[in-house]
Amino acid sequence: MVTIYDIAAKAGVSAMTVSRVINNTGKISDKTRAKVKRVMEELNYVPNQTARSLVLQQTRILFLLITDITNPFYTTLARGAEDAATKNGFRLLFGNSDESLDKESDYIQTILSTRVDGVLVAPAGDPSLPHLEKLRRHNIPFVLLDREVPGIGCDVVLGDSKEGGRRLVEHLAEHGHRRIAMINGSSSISSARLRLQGYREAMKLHDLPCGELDIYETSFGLRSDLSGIEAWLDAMPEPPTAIIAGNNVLALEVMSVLRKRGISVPEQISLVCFDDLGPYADFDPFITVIAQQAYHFGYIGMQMLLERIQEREPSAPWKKIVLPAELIVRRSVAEPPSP
Amino acid sequence: MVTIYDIAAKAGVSAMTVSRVINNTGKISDKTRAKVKRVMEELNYVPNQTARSLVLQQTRILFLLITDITNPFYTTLARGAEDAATKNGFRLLFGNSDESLDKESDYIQTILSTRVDGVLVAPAGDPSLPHLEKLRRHNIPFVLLDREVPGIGCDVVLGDSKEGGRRLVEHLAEHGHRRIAMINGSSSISSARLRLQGYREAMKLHDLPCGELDIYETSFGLRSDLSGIEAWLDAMPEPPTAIIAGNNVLALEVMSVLRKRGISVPEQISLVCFDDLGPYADFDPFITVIAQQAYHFGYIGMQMLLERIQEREPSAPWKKIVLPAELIVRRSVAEPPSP
DNA sequence: TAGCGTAGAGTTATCGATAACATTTCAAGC
DNA sequence: GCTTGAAATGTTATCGATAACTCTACGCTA
Repeated sequence: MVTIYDIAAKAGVSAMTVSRVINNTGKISDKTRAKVKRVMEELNYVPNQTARSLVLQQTRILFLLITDITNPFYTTLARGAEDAATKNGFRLLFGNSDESLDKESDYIQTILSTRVDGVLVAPAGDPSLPHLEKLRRHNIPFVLLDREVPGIGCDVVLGDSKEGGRRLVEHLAEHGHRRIAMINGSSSISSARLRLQGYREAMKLHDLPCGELDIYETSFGLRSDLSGIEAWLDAMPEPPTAIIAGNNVLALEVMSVLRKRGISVPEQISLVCFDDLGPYADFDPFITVIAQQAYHFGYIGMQMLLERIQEREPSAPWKKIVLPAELIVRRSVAEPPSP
Repeated sequence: MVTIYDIAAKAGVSAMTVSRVINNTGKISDKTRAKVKRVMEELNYVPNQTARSLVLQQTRILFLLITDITNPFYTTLARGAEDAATKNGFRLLFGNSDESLDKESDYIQTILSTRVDGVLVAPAGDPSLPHLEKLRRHNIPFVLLDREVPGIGCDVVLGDSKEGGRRLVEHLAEHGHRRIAMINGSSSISSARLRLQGYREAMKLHDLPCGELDIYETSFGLRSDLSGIEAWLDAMPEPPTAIIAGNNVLALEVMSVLRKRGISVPEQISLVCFDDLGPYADFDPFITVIAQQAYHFGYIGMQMLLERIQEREPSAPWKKIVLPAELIVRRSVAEPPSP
C-alpha cells in the first residue's frame, strides 16, 4: 500500500509537504504542489484515514442505529440522515439492531471502539438507558430518533404519537365505529406508550368501551409466527369492528391474519395504522394511516447532531422536536357492518 | 478518553501487559490479569479500534454498497450479508449509491481510505468498471452482487435473469397475451440486459410481435417524474395487453400511471415484474413476480468474500453463482380483455 | 550451588498521518 | 553586499495500539 512517505520520496520532498498538499494547508510553491500531485496520481495514492483519525482524534464518520432496516420508515429516515451528513462533509454508517437490546449493545460497543464522531439512535426502548449512558460517559454526542428514553438528557426528534392515536380513534368514530381494538408495540417504547395513551384518551372522550382485552401489546418487529395475533382476536368477547395497528409492520401482520380468515377489509372490519408504507403505499394506496415525516426525522436529527458536534453553542439546553402527525385517508375504513 | 496507558499506570503494569490481557495472548498471571480487568472496568476502558487497525493493517470491517436502500430487494440482501458477517466476527457497514456512478465513486474513495477488509458491491452498471479496477489495484477483495461487469474478473452472485424473462413471457402467453411490452432498466446493467434478452427470445419462440416501441429503457431507480412512462404508453401504436417491469420499482411506477388513467389491473391490462416486494407482497399479495432469493444473495456473497479474505485457497479461480428465479403467481394477470 | 529453562513481565520500534516548532531560501531595501 | 522578514520546506514528537525482542526472578536439576 502506498503511503505518504512513498510519495514524499518519489517527489523529493518531506512527508509534511505532501500532507500540506493533500490538506491544502500552509504555503506551498506551485511547482512543488504540481509535482507532488503528479506523483500522487501516478502511484494511485489514497490517504490512510485510519492514521489520520488517530492523530486528529476525529473520524468524520457518523453512525445511524435503527431498529429495522426492512421497515420503510427507517430506510426513508436513513436517506434524510445521509443527505444531511454528506452535505456537511461527513460520512454515515448504518447499523440495524433488530429491536434487540443485545444487538443494540453490540453496536454501541462497535461505535465506542470505532470512535465515530456522533450517533443517531432509534433506541430499542426504555431499557436502552444504560447504552445511552455509555455513550454519554465516553463523550460521544448522540441524538435520539422516534423514541424517547426517560432518564437521559439529550436532543430528540419525535412524532406526535399521542395526537396520532387520538386522530385515528376520531376518524374511526366518525365512521360509526364503537368497538375499536388496538395492537401495539411494547410499552417500554415511548412512542408505543403515547400512541396507546392517545387511543385511550380518545376512547374515553367519545365514551367508547375499551377493556383490557381490546389491547394487545407485542413487539414492533417482524415475526414469523402470527399465532399471538390469532389468539388475541379470538380472545375478545365481542369482536371489534375496527383495529388500530401501532405501526406498519403490525398492520401487515394483522392484514395477513384477516385474509387467512377470509375477513375482508374494510367491508367486514376496518384497519388503520401508524407509519406509512413508503413507496408501497403508492402501489396500492389502500391503508389509511397516520404518516410520519420519516425523511425529516433523519434530516433534522442529523442537523441537531452536527450542531452538537461542531458546538456552535456549547452546552445549549437539550432540544426536543415534535413533528406533526398527518392522517392520510385511503380505503381501509368503512362504516361498520350492520349487525 | 481512557487509553491503554491509563489502564497500565493505574494497574501498575506496562501497556503491553494490558494489551495481552485484552487480546488473551502471551502469559499473564491470574493475579495480574484480574487486577488489569478490574481497572479496565473501573475506568470504562474501550480499546481504540483506530490505533489497532493502524498497526494490525486490518479493520475487520466489511462494506456493502447497494444501489437503493429503499428497495426491499437490497435491504433483505443486506440482512443476509450482515448475518454472515457478524457470524464470522466482522462488522458490516452500508453505503447507498442511488444508482449513481458519481455517488458510487465517492463511496469507493471512502472505502479505500477507510481501509476496509473487503467489499460487497451491487455495481451501478457496466461503467462501474474503473471503480472496480481501483479496488483491485489497491488489493481490496470484492464480490459483485446481482450485476456482472464485463472486463473484470471476480466472484459474483447473480440471479437467473434470462430464465426469469422467459418465464414471465411464457406465463403471460399461457394466459393468451400476444401484445406484451417491457419496461426495463438501462442496458448497461447486466441483469437488465439479460432480462430483456430472455423476454426477446421467448417472444420470438412463441411467435409474438415485438417492435422497438414495445420496449422502454429507463433507470431502475425511483423517479419523481412519471411522464417518461406516460409518453411510452402513448407512443405504442397498438397498446399492449400485458406489461413486464424489469424490477419492482418500475412496477410500482407503471401501476401508479395506470391507476391515474383509470386502467385496472388485471382486468384491462396484466402486469408482472422482477423482484418481490419484501414484506409488502404479503400485505396485499397482488402482483405476480419473478422472485429472487434476496437474503441468499447477501449471505452467499458474504461467504465468498470471507473466503477470499481469509484465502483458504489462494488465487482460486473466480466463482460465479447463479441463483434460480422463482415465478410467484398472484392476481395481477388475467386473460386479455376481448377486443 | 552453579546452571539453565521458563513464566511473567517490560522496552523499543512501528503503523501512517499531522501539529508544532525549526530551518532554509530568497527577494527587497538600504 | 548585507540585513531582514516572509515564504517554503524540513524535523521531531505524537496519536493508541501491537510485534518482536529483552529482561528478571524463581525453581528445578545435576
